[in-house]
Amino acid sequence: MVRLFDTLIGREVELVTREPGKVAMYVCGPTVYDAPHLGHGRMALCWDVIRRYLTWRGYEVTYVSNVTDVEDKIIRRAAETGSTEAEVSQHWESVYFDAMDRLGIARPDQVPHATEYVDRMVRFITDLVRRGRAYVIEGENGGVYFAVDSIPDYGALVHRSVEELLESAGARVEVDERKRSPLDFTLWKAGKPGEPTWPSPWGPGRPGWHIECSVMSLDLLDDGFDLHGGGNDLVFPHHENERAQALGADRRFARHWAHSGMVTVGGEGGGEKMSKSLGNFTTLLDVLDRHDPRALRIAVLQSHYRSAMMLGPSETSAADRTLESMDAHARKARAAGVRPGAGARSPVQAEGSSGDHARADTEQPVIDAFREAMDADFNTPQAFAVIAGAISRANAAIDVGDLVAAAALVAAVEEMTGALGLVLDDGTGATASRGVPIAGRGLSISRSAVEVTEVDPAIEATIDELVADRDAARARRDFEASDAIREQLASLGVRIEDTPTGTIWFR
RNA sequence: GGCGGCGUGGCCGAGUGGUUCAGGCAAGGGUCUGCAAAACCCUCUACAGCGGUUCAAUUCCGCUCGCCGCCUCCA
Repeated sequence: MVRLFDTLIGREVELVTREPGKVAMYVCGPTVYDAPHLGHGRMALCWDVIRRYLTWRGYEVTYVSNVTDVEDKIIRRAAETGSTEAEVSQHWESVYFDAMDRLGIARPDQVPHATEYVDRMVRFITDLVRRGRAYVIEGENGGVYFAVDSIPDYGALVHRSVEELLESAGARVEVDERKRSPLDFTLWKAGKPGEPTWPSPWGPGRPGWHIECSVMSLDLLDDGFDLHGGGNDLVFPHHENERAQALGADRRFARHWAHSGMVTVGGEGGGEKMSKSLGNFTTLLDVLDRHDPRALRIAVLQSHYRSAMMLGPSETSAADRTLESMDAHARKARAAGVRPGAGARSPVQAEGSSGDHARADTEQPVIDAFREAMDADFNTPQAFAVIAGAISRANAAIDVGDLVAAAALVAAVEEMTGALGLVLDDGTGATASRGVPIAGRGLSISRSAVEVTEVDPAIEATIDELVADRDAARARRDFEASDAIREQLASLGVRIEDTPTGTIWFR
């Protein structure tokens, strides 16, 4: 039984889906006008992990995540750069997905774009007007507004009453006096010169921000879809308004709401939220150039998805080292001949119980602990601790030669890391940024994610030769020669680990 | 100003009314190794402060202090 913290209810609840065994989820995606930053990366990773875990857990998951490609900032950007809005949004969308691919984020099943849905938004707004849930303001900066008072529980998602919301309304933004309530928000904006517009019953204009998500999520996932997610800075007003619009159309909206925490930056005593407006962001691509993308996934897994997390150089480099030791485990397992899920290729296995038996004894409790942690509101830090413990025990088992126990643990580790979208590199060519198919579904991700490093056979052969030479030198105890070869290898970017079962080299 | 959240050992970060311990990173010691690397073992015994409830609180309640988020576009 999966439990998650439901923002609307305000506590952890059991995930109860519309159809047993299926999860239809919608996660608000980016507005594409600029380079994605670490915050976008963190949120995408959080939701990727949730999606993958639910899939691993046996759910058939439909994952929809939108791209907002009509918006003030895109328009401004286009004007600044002398390009079209479409050019701006297409460019930054491709940058965004490139970064997502490198992070090993599985592509959503559907990526609806606001511009593809304008007709349907117009119809939706027309319907809201007809139902008396929206009204038109004529004149300059006019448009169609949603009447917040027309639905019963506006504010439920932020857990505030309309009265409370009114108290602080206008505290930071000027309120248009023509609105019936200061809380009313735009569904349709009348077009201004030089802006992209679409025809509508209220004249040429463009949709407000919130309406796209209501329309697209209901269109693709239908009434009462299971889970609506996003960053917790979207709770109000964006998600509150999405909900209001759907309820205003007398549609059943999301059954569950969940929100991921922000990335913070800065010094002692807690940082501030990373955001474009504060100018304190680190571009995702910069970080990806400096770190193995898997390290970022590890850093994200080591904090809970709902918590704010600091993600600066010290956090990422700590994650680098964690990753390094996890990869070292994979190399060690390979060198010992332990193959995940295949038992151990060792005489130990022949004399005692079968590999399957060992797995039943050893692996299952680990998997159970992992599932228990993840079922409790996707407690990835705890799940990660289970993985770390299994790795330790597997390494120890290899050290003492208990390859049967090791095999079961190695298999468990692969199972768990796979469920979270993490692939360990055992030095055989799984590359740093290799994409991971979703557990249990074999869903392929975009081609560019599978950056298999091209290997030059000639260089590989040279390295193998050098390693063999070094082993020979060591065998005749000519350590001067062997150390010289090691340095030669180091200059090629190749590192060496001597194990009882032979020398491993890796980059 | 309103609403909400958080404060755990050198750092990051789970968790719990009472027993032995989260975990990661870092540090120190040890084992193994020609060395290196890796690994394993051990050590570093924390829960902001002040009250209260309780046989017992880091865990529940209250207050104080500090930090953060939302109330505007934001992942």
